[in-house]
Amino acid sequence: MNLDLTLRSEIQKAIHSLFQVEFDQLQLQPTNAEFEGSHTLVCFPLTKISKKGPEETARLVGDHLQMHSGLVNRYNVVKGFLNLVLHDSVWVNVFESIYANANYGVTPATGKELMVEYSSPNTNKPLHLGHLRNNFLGYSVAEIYKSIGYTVHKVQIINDRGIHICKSMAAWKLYGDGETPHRSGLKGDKLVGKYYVEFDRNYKAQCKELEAQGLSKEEAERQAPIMKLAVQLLQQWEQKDPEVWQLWNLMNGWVYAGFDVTYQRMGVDFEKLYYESKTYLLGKEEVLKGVERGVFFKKEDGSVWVDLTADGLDQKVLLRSDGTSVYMTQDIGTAILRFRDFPKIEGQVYTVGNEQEYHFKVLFLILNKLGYEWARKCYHLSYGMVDLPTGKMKSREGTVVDADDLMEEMVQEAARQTQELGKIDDMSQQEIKDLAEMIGLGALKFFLLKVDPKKRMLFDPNESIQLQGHTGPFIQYTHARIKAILRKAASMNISVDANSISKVSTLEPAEREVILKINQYTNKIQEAAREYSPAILANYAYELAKEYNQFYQAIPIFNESDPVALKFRIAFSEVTAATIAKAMALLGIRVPDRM
RNA sequence: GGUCUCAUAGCUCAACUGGAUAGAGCAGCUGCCUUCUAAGCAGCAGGUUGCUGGUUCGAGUCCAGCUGGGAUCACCA
Repeated sequence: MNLDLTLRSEIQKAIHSLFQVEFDQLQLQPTNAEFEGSHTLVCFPLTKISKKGPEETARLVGDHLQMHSGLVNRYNVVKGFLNLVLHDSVWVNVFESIYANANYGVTPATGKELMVEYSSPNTNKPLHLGHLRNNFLGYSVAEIYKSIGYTVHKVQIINDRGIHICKSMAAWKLYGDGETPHRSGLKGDKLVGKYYVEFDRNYKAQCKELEAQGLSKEEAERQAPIMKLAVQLLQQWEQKDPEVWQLWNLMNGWVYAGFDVTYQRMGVDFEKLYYESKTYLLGKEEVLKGVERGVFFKKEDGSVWVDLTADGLDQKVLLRSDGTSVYMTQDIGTAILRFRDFPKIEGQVYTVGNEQEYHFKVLFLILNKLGYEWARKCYHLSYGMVDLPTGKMKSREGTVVDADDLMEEMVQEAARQTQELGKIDDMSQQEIKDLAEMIGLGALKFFLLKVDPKKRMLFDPNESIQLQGHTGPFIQYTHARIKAILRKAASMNISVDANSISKVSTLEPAEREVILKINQYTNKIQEAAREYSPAILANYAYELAKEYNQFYQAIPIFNESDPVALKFRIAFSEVTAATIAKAMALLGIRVPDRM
C-alpha cells in the first residue's frame, strides 16, 4: 500500500464532506521532530474554502479524520498545522508490505530507454578529481534510471584527436627515446600525460628564447619548433599519413589501457564508446540540409550560421568559410548518430561540466530547429567545479589531483583506520584488502556525490579522507552492524516470517521513525531521477542510517523477552540493511558485512 | 559590457520546491563500551540565511536593486 496516496485521498474525502469542495492541492509534509505525529497538513490554503480560521479548519479536518479514517489515531493542531498521529497498526502494515516485497524500490522494466553520457576525457592526460565527480555522477544517474524501469545505455565520447594529443606525440618523438609503458613500468595514460607536460615545458622555453631574439609573443608562439611539429602532426593526421596514424594509435592505445585500470577501480562501465576521430566529420550534411530548409543561413564568405537571437542568444557559426566543421557541428552529428544507433531512447543525458552550459543550450535549440522531437528530452547534467583549498585546479601549475593517486590514498587511509580499530584481525589478507577498497572508495564517492551536482564544491583532502560523521563509511558501518545482528539471530535459530510481523501491535518511537524513513525510499528514488541528483539519495541513505543507529542505541534487540517483538526487530533490521545496500548501490557504493 | 549562476554556524554541506523555533557533519566542550561492532549514541555551545527594499496569512526559498565570487559570450575544443 502507498501510505501517502491513501492518506491523501482520505484527507480529500474529509475536506469534500466538510466543505463540499474538491481540493487536490493538498500540502502534506513530514511533521517536524518537535511535534507529535508523522504527517502534517498545512491548513492555511484551506481557509479560503472553509471560510474559517486556520486553526479551526485544522481541528475540523482532524476531527473528521479521527472519526472516519482508519489511519488516524489522534491529532494535534499548532497554529495552522494539523499534525496527524497514525495508528501503530498502520505502520506495521506498511512495514509488512515492504518486507514481503524483495524488490522493494525497484520498478519493473517500463520499456523506456535513455542514454547517459559521462566521463568523455581527452586522451592526452590522466583522469583527475574533476573526472571522478563526473564519472560518479553519470554512473549513479544511469543506475537510478535503471531502478525506475528504464533501459539505460551508458556511453562516452572520447576526444582522441586534435592538437592536444599531437602535442604529446611531438614531445614523445623528440624526447621519448622509444619509451613505452612496458619498458618504464609507467601506466599508459601517465606516460602520455608526462609527454604532454614535457611539451609544455619545452614550448615555453622555446618561446622565451625566441622572444629574447626579438620576436613578438605571438610570433614566438607560432615559430617555436615543437609547436610547429605538433601542428604538422595534426595536418598529417588529417591527411591520414600512415606513420602518424600508427604513432597516434599506439599512444592512444597506451592511454586506453591506463584508463581501463582507472575505470575498473572506480567501478564504472560503458556500453558503447564513441570516438571523435570517427564522428568529427559528422554533422556537416545535417547542417547543409538545414541550410536548404532555411533553418540556417550562409554568409557571403561561405560560412554557415544559425541565428538564435529570437531565443535570446546570438548567432553561432556551424561551418567555417572553408567548409570545415566546428565543435558544435560534430555534436549535432553525434547526437543524431546516437539516436540512429539506439532508436528507442527517449533522450540523452550529457554529464558535462557547467562551463559548457551555453554550448548545450545552443545544441538543444539547434536540434529542436532541425525538427528532432527528442531534442526536448535531452538534458545537460551540468555539475559545478571541484575546487581545492588553494583554489582552482590548474594542470599547468601542477595542482591537479590525480584520480589514481586519490583513490589509492583513500584506500590506504581506510586500511590504516581499519587496522587500528582491530576488529577484523581474523580476516584473510584478501578480505582485508577488499574491505579497505570498499571503504576508501565508499568514502570518496559519498563525499563527491552528497553535494548537489549543480553546485561547485570544495575538496579539502584532510576533510575528505575522514571516515566518521556524514560519510560513506558511517553508512557502511551501520550496515555491517545490522549484519552482525542477523548473524547472531541466525545462530540462535530465530526464524522470521510475515506471520510473526502481523502480530505486532505497538511500536517504539524509534521503530516508527525508521519505518517512516524506509517508506520514503521509493519517493526519494523518483525525486533523485527527476532532479538528476544522486545527492538526494546520498543524503537519504545517511538519514536512514542515522535513524537506525538511534534505534540501535535505544533498544538492545536481544534483551527482548517477547518473541513477537524480537522477531519484528530482526525483520525490521534486515529491511533497513537491504534498503541501505540498495540506496548505496545506486550511488555505486558497496557495503560490507563486517568492518 | 551582455547573459547565466552562486552567497546559509569558524569550516564543509542540508532545508521535502512558499510553511512551524533554519538542520547535519567536522572542529570545541560534557557524558555513555562485562559487547547486537564506540567508524556509534546522548547533550552543550555556535545564525541578522551577503546587503536594501517589495510581493504574501507566511520568504533562506519568489521579484527588483546593490555588493562580492564563478562561468560563459571565438570561423578553439
